[in-house]
Amino acid sequence: MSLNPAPLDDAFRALADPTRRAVVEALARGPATVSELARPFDMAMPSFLQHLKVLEEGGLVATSKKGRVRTCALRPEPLAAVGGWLDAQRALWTQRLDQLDRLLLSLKNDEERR
Amino acid sequence: MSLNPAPLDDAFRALADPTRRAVVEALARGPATVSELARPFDMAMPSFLQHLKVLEEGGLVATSKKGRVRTCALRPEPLAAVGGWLDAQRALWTQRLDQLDRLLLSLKNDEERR
DNA sequence: AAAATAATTAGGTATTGACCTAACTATTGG
DNA sequence: CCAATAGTTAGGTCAATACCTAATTATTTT
Repeated sequence: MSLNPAPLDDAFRALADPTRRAVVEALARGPATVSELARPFDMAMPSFLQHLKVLEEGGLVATSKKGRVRTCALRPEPLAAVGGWLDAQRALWTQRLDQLDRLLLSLKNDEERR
Repeated sequence: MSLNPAPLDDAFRALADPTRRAVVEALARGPATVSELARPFDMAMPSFLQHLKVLEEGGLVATSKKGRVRTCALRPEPLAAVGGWLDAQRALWTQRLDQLDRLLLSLKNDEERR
């Protein structure tokens, strides 16, 4: 009943880190090179590259290298998948609340009727 | 410029695990006790409790104990926060694409004009 | 060709995460 | 009261994560 694809794991995991979310925020504004992306962070380059790798594995970032420069771009699909999952849960939740509302309303009507 | 609240960390982290997402999916349909929630998983109770704890720390689940039974309920706020963050990134992304579209269009017009 | 730049690889440490078993503490039903 | 039930605590293992430094490769710039 519940779609539980491993891709969601990787996407959520990638987004669970503030550095990686900041990278996504940067790339949402447009492509950037590794060095540009890394600049704001007080972190050694290899550490940053590891974060990038997690983002790539999660499918959130695609990269390509030209000369000695690697350029990164955001891939929106995993964000959409995550959003879809969230929406599904919120739909269930609100649906249930609506049912509760209806129940309470009918109880109230019964009350008034006597 | 980028809101980077720690709460998002905890929420994303909580959702990065399939067991925990399944718990959220279950609770979206309505409250349940710890044992009920744990039943589907092939996992020792203490392990499951640890997952629950992560969900509580992420603010996704609230629990209360009556007698020997602990009942769990979903808290939708963190889901909303996560959804909001996602929407913000997707908005930036599509906005940028739109700008690109306009740019390409104007280039095309220039072309036609000569 | 030498020096600077961009990224990568190798390898190490310390913390956290995901599981387990075993033993324990309520609470509740018979 | 006693046994079953629901959950908890303590403590241990093993793998993964998040960082680091140092050394290396490949490409540009001067």
